[in-house]
Amino acid sequence: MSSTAHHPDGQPLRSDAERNRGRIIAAARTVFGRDGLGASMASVAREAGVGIATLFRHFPAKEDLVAAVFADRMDAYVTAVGEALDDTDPWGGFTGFIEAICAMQAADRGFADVLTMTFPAAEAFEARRAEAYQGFLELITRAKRSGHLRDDFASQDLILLLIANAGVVNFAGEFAPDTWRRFVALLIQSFQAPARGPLPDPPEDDALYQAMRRAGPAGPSTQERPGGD
Amino acid sequence: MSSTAHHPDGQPLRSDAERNRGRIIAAARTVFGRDGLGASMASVAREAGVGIATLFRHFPAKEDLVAAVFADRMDAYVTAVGEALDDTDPWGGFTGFIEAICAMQAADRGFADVLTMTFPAAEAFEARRAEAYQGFLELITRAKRSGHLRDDFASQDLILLLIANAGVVNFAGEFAPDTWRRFVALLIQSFQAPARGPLPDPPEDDALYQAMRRAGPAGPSTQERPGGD
DNA sequence: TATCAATCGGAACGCCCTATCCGTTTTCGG
DNA sequence: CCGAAAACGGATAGGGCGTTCCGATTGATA
Repeated sequence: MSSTAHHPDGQPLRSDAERNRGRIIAAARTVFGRDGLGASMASVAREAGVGIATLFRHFPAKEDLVAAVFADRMDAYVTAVGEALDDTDPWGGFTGFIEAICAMQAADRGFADVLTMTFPAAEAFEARRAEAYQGFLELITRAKRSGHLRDDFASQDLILLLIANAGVVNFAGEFAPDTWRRFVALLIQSFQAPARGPLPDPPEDDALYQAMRRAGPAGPSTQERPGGD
Repeated sequence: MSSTAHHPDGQPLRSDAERNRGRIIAAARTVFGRDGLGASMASVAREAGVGIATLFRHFPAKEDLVAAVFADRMDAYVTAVGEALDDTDPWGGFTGFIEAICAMQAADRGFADVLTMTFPAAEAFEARRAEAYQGFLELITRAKRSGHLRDDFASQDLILLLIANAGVVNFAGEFAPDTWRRFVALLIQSFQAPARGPLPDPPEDDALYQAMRRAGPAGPSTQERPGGD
């Protein structure tokens, strides 16, 4: 990848502009990965060694930077579901996929946040999310047919798991980085067939989508306390 | 309750001061319950119909207001564990307690946040938290002895559940308020004996305590987006 | 009713955030 | 190598936050 970026009218960037663009994305990868999407644009500019105006010239809004930075993570997301579908063991593919994306959340706090939001303006970005989701639906079907996944498992349960794991990762990631493994293992065991009991109905897809919309960038990932000390 | 407040030197408050104190606590209950601890002090003052300075005279720091507002919720927390211990069915007591406190999280976003933080300055407050935790340890022991709770369940798993459920409640509470019920039901089923598989070790208590310290007030509960729109 | 301390409330402080303005510097084609 | 276009970056705007200051007001007392 790393295809050189261009202006909207097709002209290539000047050499210094292209260099800075790369630095900014690399810096944002580091900062968002460590601090979550709550990290400030100024901290990204500092890490990149560029002025704040340069950052905003390349990415007019924070959302644009986020979409650019996590494009390759979304690719990895799609790849992960593809590999899970290639697995000859439906249950192993299903659980392996869940563990893989939760590991991605643990490895990158920014991506953990990204997975629980939508960025309607970034269409290619959202298209990949939808693609992965379609693949996951197929994973569900196969895992149910194999008899290993409980029949009342709903696709919405993946969103719940991602939300919950984002919370666990943001909470414990710094002091007990592996906590998510135990948490995810527990949930996966509850997904296993046969069901140990009935479940309340899952939420409507629309409701979850609205909830994902509500949180634009700059929300999550428990920030530093403002007043504290 | 509602014992009239007094000055540090024992004098009673002037009538208007006492009236305002009550209004502030009632307003904070409303605002924190609806918006989480991320709600601003100014919004509490507005809801109470008092000036911002009046709020800070009664509660010198946000943490003090939080401790005052949620004192009765902490009492309810302790009461809930006591009632669970009175249950003749160890597993029913255990699961009932978990459902009860998760319901409290869903009913009050502020309390959902409170359960995942510590306020070392508010000693009586933290003493109640410790009291409830001790009771929960006894609930665990009994539920394991009855053979209904998996042997490798750890007390730390309660913290993980509270963190995860706080995330679910904050995420879906507005658009799909009952989502937490399904999520909690799933986790409870994974707690049930016999274990369906091994689990990674739980985090150290110290690590979780540090994580709870890290988040002072004014962190959580996905705020309104600053730049957005 | 007069007095004075207790209490009130809005303006202001200091810090952080996203985003923009504009004078300065750098790149690159002729 | 020079000049115009492109890109740079620090200062600034505009808003939100927790918290503090201080002149105006109000409740209790005599």
